[in-house]
Amino acid sequence: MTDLPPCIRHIGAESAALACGSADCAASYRMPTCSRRRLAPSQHIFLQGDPQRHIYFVKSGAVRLYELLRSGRRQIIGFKFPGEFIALGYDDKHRYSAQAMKSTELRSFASAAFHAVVSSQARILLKLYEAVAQDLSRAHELTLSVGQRDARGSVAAFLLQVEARVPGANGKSAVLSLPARGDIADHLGLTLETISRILTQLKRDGIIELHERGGVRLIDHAALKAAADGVTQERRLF
Amino acid sequence: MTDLPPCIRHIGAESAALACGSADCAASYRMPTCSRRRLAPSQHIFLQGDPQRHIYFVKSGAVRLYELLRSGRRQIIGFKFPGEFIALGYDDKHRYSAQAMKSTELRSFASAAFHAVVSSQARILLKLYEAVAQDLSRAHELTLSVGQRDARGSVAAFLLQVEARVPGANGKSAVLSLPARGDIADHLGLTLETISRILTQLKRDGIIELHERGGVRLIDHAALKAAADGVTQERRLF
DNA sequence: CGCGTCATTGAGTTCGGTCAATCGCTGTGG
DNA sequence: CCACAGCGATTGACCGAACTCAATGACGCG
Repeated sequence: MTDLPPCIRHIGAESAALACGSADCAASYRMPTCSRRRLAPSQHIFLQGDPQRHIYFVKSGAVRLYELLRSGRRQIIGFKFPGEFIALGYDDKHRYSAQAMKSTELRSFASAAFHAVVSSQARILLKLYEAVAQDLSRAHELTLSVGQRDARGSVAAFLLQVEARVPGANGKSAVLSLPARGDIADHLGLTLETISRILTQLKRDGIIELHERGGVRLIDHAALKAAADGVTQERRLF
Repeated sequence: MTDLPPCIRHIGAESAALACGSADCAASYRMPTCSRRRLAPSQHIFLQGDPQRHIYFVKSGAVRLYELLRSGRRQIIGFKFPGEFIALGYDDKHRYSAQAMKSTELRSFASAAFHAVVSSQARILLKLYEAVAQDLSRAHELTLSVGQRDARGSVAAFLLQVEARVPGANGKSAVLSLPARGDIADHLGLTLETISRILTQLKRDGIIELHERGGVRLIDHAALKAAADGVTQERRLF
């Protein structure tokens, strides 16, 4: 609990990933004690209820954050990709679990020290604030999907969100890689079977292409947006 | 855009409500330009898509925040009560609408000036950060309701949350005042009729009491928690 | 009084869940 | 090299929880 956080000043920028490994970063604050951690697929980073002692930064791979009900149902509250932080909250216990979805590499910081340094640095706080505000905005969007859209609309909105989140793809129609059906299902409050049905239905309608290994290509963006907005756009009849 | 925010240093404390009217507050920073605003029931504070120019603080009354889909469906993403802030985000446009649920009194600050002052004040930023983190935590809880619980569970969780949020009620079993059925429905992703049915069902089961004017008293907390957790607790049969 | 709003209750429908069988791919070991 | 096990995805048949539509009741207000 006495070690000091590093290289924090690039927080929020996409370059944070790079910055956290660099040397000048180490110089900005005392002792750069971010430790590395490598995770195998489906290995847990922490479990819901664990004391919150660290803050994590994803270097590579992908992480799912989820909450469990006593009934056994699982809600995936979000996916985390390279360049993003995990566990920025201020609680003493984690309220959700974090698990690697594939081979994943992290940096971790002692959260007490992290907060100690950060809480006196307005510029950094501002970045953290923005990061949390963005998480909040995504949470609202998810609520909209889960509460107000039908299954087709939820999936459409999800596909568009995945596309928007891919850093490189400003140009259109790259092949995106989706989480497993079960993960999408638990994210959107649906079932694995429903996701599968919707996806093949979207493919039949010529709206998306389905590739192997969870690959998709979005073809008809307008149709997806229409579905996400709940507009049951009439389809060509001939 | 040039006026300066006031009395910000008590942000996040329950005492913020009081503080914002007080004189010493005005002295802490330059010119206390928070302006007062009175709203009639169902009057809008702002609409989704409006440019974000102000930050609001609820003095009295209640506010619903909601997003609309083009299909006409409405998601109430949260309710705001006295002592809470609205529109802390950093976007240039509001992504949801805010509407008074009853006669409501607000303070408003020019957000540019607010941020200008705030962004150099680590202590204040920390409070804002915590406030947003709490909103995020509530959003997760809502997602859980809307995605993973059945109707009865959603309503049970909602009732418990309302109770937990009432400031005075550390002692048990006060009469809470609920939003209208339609508001609860649009919050939980259900319909007005379903809310009504569940509520009378909970009353029949002796778990709650229903009073006039949206009043409820929670009787059997254990049963509510069980329902929220998705545990279909067996009921006494004799 | 009559109107509007909100809540309750009922009857019928539907979307998505559940259960279950099958397919296809990958990796492993004989 | 092939057989087989394991896992994820797909597809089908059936079911049920919540929605929709509709009628009625309770209240407050002009």
